[in-house]
Amino acid sequence: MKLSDARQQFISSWGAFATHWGINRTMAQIHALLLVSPDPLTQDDIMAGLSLSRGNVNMNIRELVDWGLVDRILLPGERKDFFSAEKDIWKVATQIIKERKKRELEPMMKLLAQLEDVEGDKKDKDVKQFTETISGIKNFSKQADRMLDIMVKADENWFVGSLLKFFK
Amino acid sequence: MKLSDARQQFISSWGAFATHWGINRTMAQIHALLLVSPDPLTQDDIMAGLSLSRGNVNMNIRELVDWGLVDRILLPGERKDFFSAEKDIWKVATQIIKERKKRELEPMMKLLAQLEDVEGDKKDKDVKQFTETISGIKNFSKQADRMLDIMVKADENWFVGSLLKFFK
DNA sequence: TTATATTTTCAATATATTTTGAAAATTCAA
DNA sequence: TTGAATTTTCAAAATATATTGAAAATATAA
Repeated sequence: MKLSDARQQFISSWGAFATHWGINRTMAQIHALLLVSPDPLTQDDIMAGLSLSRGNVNMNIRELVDWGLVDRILLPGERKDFFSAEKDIWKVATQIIKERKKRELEPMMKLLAQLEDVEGDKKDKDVKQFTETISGIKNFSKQADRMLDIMVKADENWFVGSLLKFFK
Repeated sequence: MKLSDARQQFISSWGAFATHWGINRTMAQIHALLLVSPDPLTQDDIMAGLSLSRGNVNMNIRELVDWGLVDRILLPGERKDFFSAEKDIWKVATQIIKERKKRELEPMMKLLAQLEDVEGDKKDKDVKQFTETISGIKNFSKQADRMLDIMVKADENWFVGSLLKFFK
C-alpha cells in the first residue's frame, strides 16, 4: 500500500472511530495527521492537508492543546505557530484518561453522592431500587476511578510487563 | 431530597453524561429510567415517563436490547411487551465492554494490521513516522484488548478484591 | 375469519452540531 | 508608530442527528 493512501485511510478511519467516543471527527483527524507527521505543522499545513477552513482548524487545534495532546511550538525565526502531537501512545492514553476522569467521571461521582440519600420509606420498592442502583453505580465508579488513577501513575513498562503477566 | 426529584436528576444527568461517550441522550435516559424502576415498564410507561414519542421510544428500546442491556419480557395474560434493565452494574459494564470491543476495537485493529506495511524507503522520515505510529497504536490496542478480555471473563469479586489489592 | 390492540417503520420535521469565511484582534518586524 | 502577517472570534450557512406521528405491519382475542 502506498504511504499517501495509507495515511489517508488512517486519518479518515481515526476520525470515524472517534465519533463513537464523543469526539468530533475533525479534531480526531487533525490529531491523526499530526500523529503521522514527523515534523510540526502550521495551521495552513493542516488546512491544506485536510481541506478545512481556517476557523475550524483553529478551534479544533485549541481543543487538542487543551486536552494536552498537542503542543504549540514557536520556532525561532518563524512567524507562524507550529503544532506537534505527543507521539507516545501510552502518554496519549494516560492523558486522555486523566482529562476524562476530571471532566466526566469526577462530576458524575459528586452527583451520585448527592443522590444517595433520598427521603421516604426505605422499604418502598421504588426507594429501594433507586438507592440500590445509585449505590451500585457509585461503588463501581469508585473502583474504576482508583484503577485509572493507578494506571495513570504507572509507566508503560509496568503496565505491559507486570500487569499482563499477572493477568495471564 | 425527594425521590421524584432525585430520579429526575439521575435520568437527566445520565443522559447528558452519555453524550460524552457517543451514546444518544434518549437511549441513556430510557436506560436510566429502567435502572431505577423495580418493575418492568411498557413502551407507554416510558413514553409517559420521559415525554417521548412512540417511534423514538421504540427505536431506542430496540437499540438497548441489541446492546444486551435491556430485556423484552412477555408477561402471561398481558398484551403489551414489558422491558426491564439488567440491574447489576458489573454486568452492565462487562456487556458494554464486550459490545464496544466487537463493534469498535476489533475493526480498528484489523485496519491497523492492514496499514502496518507501506511501500517505500524505510529510512524516509514520513514512512518511518507512519509505521511507528501505527505499530504503537497497534501494540497498545493489543494490550488493552487482552486486558478487557480478562476483565470480561472475571467476576466482580475478583475485580474488586484481587485486582485492586494487587494495584495498591 | 374479523376487529382491535400493539409494534414497527420511515418520510417529514425539528434540533443540534459542525463548518465556513470574513471581520476583528493580535503579534511583530521595520 | 505603521503595516503586513498571523491568529482568533463568531454569526450565518451547511450538515448531521434525533424526533415525531401517522400509516403499515404484525399479533392476538373473540
